[in-house]
Parts: sequence; C-alpha cells; structure tokens
Amino acid sequence: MPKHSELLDRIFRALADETRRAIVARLVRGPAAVSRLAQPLAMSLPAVMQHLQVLEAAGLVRSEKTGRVRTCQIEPRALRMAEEWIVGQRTSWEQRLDLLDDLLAQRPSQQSSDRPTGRNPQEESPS
Amino acid sequence: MPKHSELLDRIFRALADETRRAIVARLVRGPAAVSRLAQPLAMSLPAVMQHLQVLEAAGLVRSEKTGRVRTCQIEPRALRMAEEWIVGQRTSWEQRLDLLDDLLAQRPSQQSSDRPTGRNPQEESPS
DNA sequence: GCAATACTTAAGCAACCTCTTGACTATTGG
DNA sequence: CCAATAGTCAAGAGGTTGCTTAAGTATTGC
Repeated sequence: MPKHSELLDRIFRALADETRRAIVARLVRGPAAVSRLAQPLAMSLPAVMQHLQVLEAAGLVRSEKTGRVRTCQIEPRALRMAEEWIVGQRTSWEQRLDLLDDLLAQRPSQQSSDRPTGRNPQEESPS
Repeated sequence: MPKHSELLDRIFRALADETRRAIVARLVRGPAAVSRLAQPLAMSLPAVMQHLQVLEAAGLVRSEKTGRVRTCQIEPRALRMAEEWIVGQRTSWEQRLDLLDDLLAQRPSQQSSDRPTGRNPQEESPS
C-alpha cells in the first residue's frame, strides 16, 4: 500500500511526458490494445511498453491480457487524485485572496477594489 | 515561447516531487522568502534553490529579489493549466460513458443498469 | 505444423535529476 | 567596518529515465 504522497509522485511523473499523456488521451476514449496504442507513436514497441508500465505503476492504466493481446484501459481514480490535489491548492489560494479582500474592505485605508493578482508580498505569515 | 505540451511536461514534472508540492502548498497560503521555505525541509539551501528553479521554470512560482531576500509567490495560472488538462481527460471519459449508457438504453438486449466502472472492453474503436 | 502476430525480456547507453559540499557575493544591523 | 544573514555558483556522486537493438515466448490463422 503506497503512501498518498508517493502515489502523487508517480501520477504526476507519469503525466510529465507527452507520449504518456497521448496514451491517456487515447484511452479515455475507450480501451485499446498495446499495438494499437503504439501505432501513432514514433518509437519502438518496447518503448511503448515501458511507458505503459509507468502508467500502470501510477495506477492510471489497468491492463489485462487475453490470448496474445493485452488490452489497456484508464483507471480514472488516479486522474481524479491528481485533480483533487491541484484543486485543493487552488482552493487554498482563493480562500486566502478572499480573506485579503475582506481585510481590505473592513479597513479601507486608501482605495478599495484592487485585485488583479496576488499582491501584497508580506501581509501575514504566521507559519 | 514554449509549446503547450512542453509547458505541461514541466508543470507535471515539477509537481512530481513531494518537496516541490510542499513548497507549492506553502506558497498558496502566501508569499515567502527562500530561507522561510527551506526551514521545514530536510535538505541544504542549494537543494531548495534548485527545487525553486524547477518550479519557476514550470511557471508555477514567481520570485523577486529585494535587498538580500528573494520572495517567492505562486503563479496560479500554471496550476490551472495542469488542472484543465486533467479535467479535459475526465470529461472525455465521462462523455464516453454517457454515450455507452445511451446505447445500452436504446437497445436493452439483456439487462440494463450496470455501470460500476468502465466495462465492455471492445464496443467501439474507430480510431 | 508453421509462419505471422503480439507482445516480453534483457542489456546497454546517453541524458537528466536530486542532492551534496565548498567557496563565493551581496546586504544589513550594530 | 565587520560579522551575521541570505542567497548563489560550481562541480560531482549516485541514481533514474527514455530510448535503442536483439533475442525471446505465447497465440492464432491457414
């Protein structure tokens, strides 16, 4: 049972490669055999297999062999896990901006309504 | 001007490391100086700097030096870009499932209501 | 059975990543 | 001015990645 953080490592690392993202993008449209996945890719079959192993180790892809054909499909939970981490960060960032807005509204020392990006380099930093 | 795909490479690669995710998680709660970021991390300052360079090259972090202090903050657009890629895949996957449901509903050959995960290995594969 | 198909394994290699240590520069407080 | 602070640069050890080629193993169609 891998740690949550190790799993995120593997998922993000797996997605950090154009070839592997292409494989994922193909598989969200339906299952496919290894050779079918390899078809549009400019590399040897073993190279594709290695990419698939990375995706499978990350839990992004599941595969099953029937006869001589290995059929691959996505495991959307891993994708979701990465999404949740990112959304968590974005949420945290937005909450902070809202809080900052509130502080500015309570005590409008100069002007109000100024919020293009995360300004104010050093307002609060207790941690 | 880096290609979209190269940017995604760098963003996902940057996030594929627990230390760098910790830095991001710290920065979403507000800007911080390099030594402040390094404080909870079990590694040398140069190592932290290198992680920051990776984050900056990915566009996830922006930093500015004032006096002898370099202050870092998040660049949420990069985070958003990664999120959008993932959401795009999930959407594509969900659309396919919905379409499959429709097909099953139109022609209920045996039973209906069966949809725990992406079953049916080989219904359609035109591409 | 035999050839074609569809992977699979293994070895090797160049490039890259993460971290280290040691030395160095620029800024600031007293 | 001088020491402490905050960061930067450079080189290198040690491991990982992304490919390759060559040689294997099952399965399947005829």
